[in-house]
Amino acid sequence: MKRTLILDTLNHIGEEVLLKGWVHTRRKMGKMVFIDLRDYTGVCQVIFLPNHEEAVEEAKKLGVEFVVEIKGRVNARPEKQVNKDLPTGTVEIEALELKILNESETPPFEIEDEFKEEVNEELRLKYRYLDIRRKRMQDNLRLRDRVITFFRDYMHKNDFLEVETPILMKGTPEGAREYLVPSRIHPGKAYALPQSPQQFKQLLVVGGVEKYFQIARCFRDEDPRGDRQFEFTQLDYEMAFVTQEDVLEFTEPMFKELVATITPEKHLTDKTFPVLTYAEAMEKYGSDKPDLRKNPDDPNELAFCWIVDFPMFEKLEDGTIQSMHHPFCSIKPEDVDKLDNPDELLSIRANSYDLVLNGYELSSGSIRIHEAAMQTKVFDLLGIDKEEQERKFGHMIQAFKFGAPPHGGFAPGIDRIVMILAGEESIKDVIAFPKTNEARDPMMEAPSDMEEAQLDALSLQLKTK
RNA sequence: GGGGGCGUAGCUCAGUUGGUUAGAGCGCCUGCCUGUCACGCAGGAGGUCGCGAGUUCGAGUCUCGUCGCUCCCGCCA
Repeated sequence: MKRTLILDTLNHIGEEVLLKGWVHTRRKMGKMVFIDLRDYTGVCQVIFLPNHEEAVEEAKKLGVEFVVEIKGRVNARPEKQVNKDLPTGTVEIEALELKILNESETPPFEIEDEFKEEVNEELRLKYRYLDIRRKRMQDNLRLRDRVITFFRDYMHKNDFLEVETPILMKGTPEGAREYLVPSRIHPGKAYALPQSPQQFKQLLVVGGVEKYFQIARCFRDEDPRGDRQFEFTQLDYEMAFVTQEDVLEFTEPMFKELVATITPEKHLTDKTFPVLTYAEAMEKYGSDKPDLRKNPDDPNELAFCWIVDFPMFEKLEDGTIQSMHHPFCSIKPEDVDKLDNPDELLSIRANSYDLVLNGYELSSGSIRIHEAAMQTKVFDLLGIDKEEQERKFGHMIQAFKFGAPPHGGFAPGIDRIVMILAGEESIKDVIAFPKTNEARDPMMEAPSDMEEAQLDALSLQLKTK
């Protein structure tokens, strides 16, 4: 007999079905037993009646989270017994046979999370496989899947090519701290994990992939926040022969369609995303990621806005100049002349733009430098000497010498988008296996000590243990 | 690197001015229950009050130290 899914029982009234799933709750009533059975499609009530003696005796042994197989008949419920709060509330399963496929210890926290209070996050992460059984996490993971599927389809419909770029790459520690992966084959050398596929995507465009995208995993070894993780996922894309206007005009309709398709219950504060310059945003809101919602208590309000014309450089406390975005960012044509005047450096505007949603920075992007001479000039201004330029970025400058087209792109953070659409306050709740804010995985207990044999193979020696 | 909050039963928490045997709800176990669906009723088990020291006749409560968790700032090309 083939398995029937729980939600599908609605289509099998009067028929015998075979259900498989977890015991969600149980209610023992003396001579009869009720259980709510759960599978990935939902929950339904199963009733064990005294006339099926063997099944009812077995059912008395059931505990929550036992895995069972139940053969039963789908009965329409009499009107008085319909449960309006349950999608399957118009039917119930009269159990004929029960087979326990696996028992369960009492879970450390209750899976049934309606009416329940928030459980300590570390405990949830230690038993993440139980936490994921909860409807909240099931819903969040499903929403995430739909968002990613939407983006992937949208990109393909618009002629983008999905390309995977390496996870093991060359370290270029200019911005965020990187994760290093020591090489066994090359003692003393290490790969780095990408902070973003930035360089690869630009090189793909130089390689004639005029429209690239990737659902890209990125790694940054910086202290996390509620909306930040060490590894995260972004919709990374890059296009040849585009201006800033082109990127904005491509991106805005995509987000509008995302909301209309995936979360139609939500509404936009502004039908057309407001465009603020960095200077305007700072002056008016004191922030480069203002929350423009009219009613922040409305869980269905979405306020997108663009922030444009970011400064190209910023001055650090020690007086050195640093890129505000990254060193591959191009400069507004009318500001190029200022490059030669040290007093005007900080007033140079970049061809860079952010997309902000409800006070969260969703994405940064820019039109890139595509000329070797300009790239070198920017590196010079950033205080990177020629030797270092060659060592770290020689491949980029070289590539720009072989007919690199003008290009630019964007990289919206998937985790944050899903977090906001799900109404969650922590990015961890939309990631299946996140790390804690102290970079640990309490379930696997990562990171873990390195063993002597591993250190030897990598030619590594620890300073402290 | 800096700052705030928290740590009491399996979970979520209360615990008064320092005072007898540390509590509640949920969960768990046992019994009763034929229409429950946050089932009900009766009973029960379950505690290194994070750890250590100090003050005190007496510390869950006060002091110091320490460990752990959590949020924020710095940081995040």
